[in-house]
Amino acid sequence: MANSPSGESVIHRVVRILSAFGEQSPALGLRELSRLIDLPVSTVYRLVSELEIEGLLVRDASGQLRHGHRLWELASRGSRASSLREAALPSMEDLINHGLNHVSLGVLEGNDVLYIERLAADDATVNITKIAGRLPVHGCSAGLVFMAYAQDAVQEMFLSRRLEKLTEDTVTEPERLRAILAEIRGRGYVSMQGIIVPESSGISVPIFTEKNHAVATLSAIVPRGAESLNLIVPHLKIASSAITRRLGYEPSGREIQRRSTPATF
Amino acid sequence: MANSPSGESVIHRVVRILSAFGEQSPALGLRELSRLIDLPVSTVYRLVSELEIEGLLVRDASGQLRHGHRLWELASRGSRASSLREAALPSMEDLINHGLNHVSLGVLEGNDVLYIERLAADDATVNITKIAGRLPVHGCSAGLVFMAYAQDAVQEMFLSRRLEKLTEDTVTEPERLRAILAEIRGRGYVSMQGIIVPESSGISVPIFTEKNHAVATLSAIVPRGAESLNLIVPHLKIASSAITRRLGYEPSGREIQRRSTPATF
DNA sequence: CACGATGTTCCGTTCAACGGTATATTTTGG
DNA sequence: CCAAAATATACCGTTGAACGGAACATCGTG
Repeated sequence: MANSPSGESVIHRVVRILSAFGEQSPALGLRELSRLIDLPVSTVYRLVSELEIEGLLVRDASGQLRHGHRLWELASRGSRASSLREAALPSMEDLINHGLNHVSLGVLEGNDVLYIERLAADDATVNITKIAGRLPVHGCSAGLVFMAYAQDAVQEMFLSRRLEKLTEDTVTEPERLRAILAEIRGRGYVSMQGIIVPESSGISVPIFTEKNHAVATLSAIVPRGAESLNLIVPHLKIASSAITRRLGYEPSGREIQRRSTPATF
Repeated sequence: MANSPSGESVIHRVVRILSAFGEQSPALGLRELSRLIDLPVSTVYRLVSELEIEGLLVRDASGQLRHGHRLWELASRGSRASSLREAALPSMEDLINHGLNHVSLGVLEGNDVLYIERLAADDATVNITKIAGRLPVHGCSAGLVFMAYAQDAVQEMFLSRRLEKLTEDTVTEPERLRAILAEIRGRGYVSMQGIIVPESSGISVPIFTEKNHAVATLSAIVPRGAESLNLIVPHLKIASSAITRRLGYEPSGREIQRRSTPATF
């Protein structure tokens, strides 16, 4: 009973506190929060008070705790996610305006794909990706693209993990995956049917900066069976090049060179 | 020389570290960072190492520190800013597609308006607002709307502060401001010419949830002299109502009521 | 108005956090 | 090629920020 008998750092505790707020619980009382993250009330009280001073947490009208706008601001200012999003949004809108129902933008984060942006025409096919949501690399078309362009060691690391089946059609056998990855590098896109939810298919292309280094992926989600690849794939590839250019790099079939004035990304 | 002789908390230091990354410096070396925030290298080293473990900071290929995607994720999950943005984006796109060159979405954060989203047609009039950027309340049309709908005490607090002139036309006299605010409440919008930069005018309307409580503002930026208010203002008001509805509240001329199934926002 | 639930304050204890110094590693430029 | 400057990492004795149990305050509810 002293300065953290658990040996836990303040930083870790703060992350736990901030992580407690999410879609299911955007607002929490002190006690509720303390129960959720299993820390003494007085400890949570002290940390929360400090976070309030910093503006990372605020209290709403009813006294419930919420994330403060300051947290969003802090994260948005320096983040690659935001610059990526801004660079990609116009092209993504164009795709929606030209017939695609669902497009999303993902980055690689650990063993998951983190979705940075998602646009949908109102009619909406089934699509479980959410902004700031995650899917395991082997379980989504975007993830397979990241695997395909990853360094060999990283790729092997992904393949050696225990891979969970999200549906009947999720590919989990390392050998079959290896074949798929080789094909992705050859063709420059992937189309997977029903690997997340049975009703939908995902088509993804990489977004490059340096040659063959995928910083992000652009994906279209279409109803299963309605994949007109000869139309969609070129659209996605062109959009991907446009995004590369907006990020301050020069896209090209063979070479990707830095421009004289590269963006901060 | 012990546990923070300065009496500074770890939390505050962490915020200082994370704040150091921004548009000007998206990537920093350890020493560079330590100099920037004026803390001993060894201290920064320790804190940064811990932030790396949490994924809030990462090192890029050259060993420079950057914000990790995890930070963005953490902030986006629970944040009102993100839900607001998602609710507003479709309406904002509609405005752009129907002729407006610049629209932005702002929230009140302390004494500033924090811009959550900004869309621009490619031709672009002069507009200094940036996503995750700030402007003082008295110095932008959005801020004046927030002041107008703030509680009396808060309004007086704003008015009693020393107000800086951003241009010749920035209104800083409390009396003139009071008159403007009353007018905003009466008409439901404001149009200010050249108060930020001389060449542009801002037109803003509130976005309500509870009655007369502005959670955000929707603004159009147009070249000075090109304010066709009789066209733009109705467009903005309709868009604002649409956003209110998407947030799960019922907009109305007189009454604003909660729906049976309000959104998490 | 007693009762459960939650939020706030108090205070003695102690280890996580601190930062100066020493050592590795990389970069520079002569 | 090799000093020298700059940066990153590791070490370690010191100590006050952080800790959490307990007491107190406040609120809603039957």
